[in-house]
Amino acid sequence: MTSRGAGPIYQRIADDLRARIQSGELGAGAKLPTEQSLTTDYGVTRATVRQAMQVLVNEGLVVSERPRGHFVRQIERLTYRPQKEWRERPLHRELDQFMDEQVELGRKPSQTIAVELATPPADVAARLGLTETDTVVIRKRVRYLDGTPFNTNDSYFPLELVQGSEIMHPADIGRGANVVLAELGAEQTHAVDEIEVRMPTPDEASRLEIGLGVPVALHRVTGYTDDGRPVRVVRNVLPGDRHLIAFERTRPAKAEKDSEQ
Amino acid sequence: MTSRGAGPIYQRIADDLRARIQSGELGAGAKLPTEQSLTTDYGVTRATVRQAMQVLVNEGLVVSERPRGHFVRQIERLTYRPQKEWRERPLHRELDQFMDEQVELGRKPSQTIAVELATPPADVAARLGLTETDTVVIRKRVRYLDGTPFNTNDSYFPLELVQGSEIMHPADIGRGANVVLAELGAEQTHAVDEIEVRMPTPDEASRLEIGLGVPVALHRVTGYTDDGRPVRVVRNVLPGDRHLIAFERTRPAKAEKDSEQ
DNA sequence: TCGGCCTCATTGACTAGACAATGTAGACGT
DNA sequence: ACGTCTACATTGTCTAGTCAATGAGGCCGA
Repeated sequence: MTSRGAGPIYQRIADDLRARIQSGELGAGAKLPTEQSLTTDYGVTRATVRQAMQVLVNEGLVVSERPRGHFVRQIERLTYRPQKEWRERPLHRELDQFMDEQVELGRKPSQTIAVELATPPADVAARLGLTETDTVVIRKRVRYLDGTPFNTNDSYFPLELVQGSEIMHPADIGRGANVVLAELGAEQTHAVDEIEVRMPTPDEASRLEIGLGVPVALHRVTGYTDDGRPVRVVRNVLPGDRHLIAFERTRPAKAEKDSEQ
Repeated sequence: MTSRGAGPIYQRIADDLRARIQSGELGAGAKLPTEQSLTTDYGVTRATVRQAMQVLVNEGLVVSERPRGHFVRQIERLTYRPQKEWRERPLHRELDQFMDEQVELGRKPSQTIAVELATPPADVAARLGLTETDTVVIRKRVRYLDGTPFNTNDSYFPLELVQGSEIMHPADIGRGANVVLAELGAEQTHAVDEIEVRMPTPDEASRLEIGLGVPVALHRVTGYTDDGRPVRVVRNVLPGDRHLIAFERTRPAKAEKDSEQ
């Protein structure tokens, strides 16, 4: 039972359970032994068993559904394709391209939109070439799929650029914000994507209803006009257990040499 | 001191400390109060204080350096550019393109390379069009920067494709593996990138010397030949606290419409 | 001066409890 | 048959300790 090996007891308990999960003995959604039964199995107190559970929870392998017990987390990732912003336009109007894809799979998408004026966070200010005392327009969206939050999508625009435009209206922009930007003389033709991986802040965790042990990707897009002026920053927060980020590349013609990467 | 608000005591302690970190009062690398002093500050037992610390550690905000104390984690991310595989070739031979960039910044890169024959994990098998009983050649690399592991880079090739080639030799391939593939009649001209975000497995954590509370990005690249045959899968594991993944896009000429994303 | 040893502050691991919070299922009443 | 209420199993929070492990800094001897 207690597979031997060095280290603290709680680690061995966690290792045993992890092995049973990975072997498939405990499949996705399966109920783990109760803390009580593990205390007798291993002859330790409940505090020690709880420490083992904590390890698995923090690894994202297990979720606690109080007071029903601990369960093997079931992960279902949907594919998120940043590139598609500039690809096909399936025109289910209303919803944007990301949701579009999901509709075709029979999902029920929805979203909330809020617009506010505020000072930008440091990362956004730096990318828009503003200071932290300037004012930006923030369009905050939370996208849901079948009722559960799927990701958040906050767009930051310099105030003087979008003042009075449709962008400041807290409703979906059928044409897409980029079209509005173009009409304002700030067409976005170039974008820099950055992805940071970290644990969610408490704010993010509650906005996205993220459980313990689930990291997020912060996908930050800075959009530029033809002449290199930054006109928007988008911060997408993607919970790791619900997303697979995908993009494609084709080799530019006549590349001479190539790395191993 | 004990900022009021509902919820368990350990959460309030964690919230207080988090606020002090975010406000800059406790900057990167700063030492947190000892558990002992917190017990007296809040009038609770050490177990409760430890629970609060655990929260911050799992959020990746704090690291424990036993027995010196708890410290605010300092994060330094280096930029990782998947696209560069097919971009400039600065030709510092020996090292690949990723390392190349770091050399220019005065860092000391190194790597270990191991080659083995084994059956592929499920995700790799699926992408190479193999079964889990087929044999693949795995080139496992760990890349270091200034002595600390930076990321892992495991390439999987179908055995019959690279049998006897330079790829099976556990040394750096100066020309780049892609060139060797081309010589074998399997030039990689198209690639699909996938990024998964999750907590590290214990294996990954030890290989990369990752602390608690640090998630990873699994960056999986499937390379295809011109006629759509998969010839390699690369699994890059990137610790979240050391990487910023970046790529750029330029709008294809004459896109009519555009989404908000 | 320099290496080795010892002390000590601090975190890690664990025991042995108590009481609170909360879904679920079964008993019960209408 | 159907809603309501209650008991219960299970996890969450917390107390009050003990002993172990470990890096750092100071002490001491050669």
